[in-house]
Amino acid sequence: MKEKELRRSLSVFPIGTVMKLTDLTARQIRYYEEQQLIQPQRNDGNRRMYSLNDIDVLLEIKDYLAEGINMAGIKHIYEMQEQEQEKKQAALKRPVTDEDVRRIFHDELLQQGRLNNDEQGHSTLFHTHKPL
DNA sequence: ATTCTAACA
DNA sequence: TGTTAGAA
Repeated sequence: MKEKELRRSLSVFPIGTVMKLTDLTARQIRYYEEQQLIQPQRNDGNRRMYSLNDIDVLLEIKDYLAEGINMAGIKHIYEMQEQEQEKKQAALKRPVTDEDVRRIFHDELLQQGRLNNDEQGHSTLFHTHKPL
């Protein structure tokens, strides 16, 4: 089932189409590329060509933004997803130790909270209101 | 007609 | 982020 992923990776849409599909401005789309969140291909005329995967990411970014997550936070999310895939491939060769399980669980709980803080070190604490 | 880069009353 | 100028 690799053929499908291959097609989703084909860069076939010009930015105008992506704008309509995502309801994002060209400025925003290019900016997110600058932030390394997508890496559209370029055609012969130096025009950006986007894949379905690129569009999916753009749509996700829009959702994250709507949820109040800033660029720094969104970058972290994708950085983490990359790291998680590296883990899954490492886990394929090396049996999972219980220390691994601890770390994975820990990161997962963190992932839900860290997102509302920016890099400048806010203290936007979100408390799990436990009644005393 | 579309998209690109660079820049900012 | 918006917008705009000048080029491709």
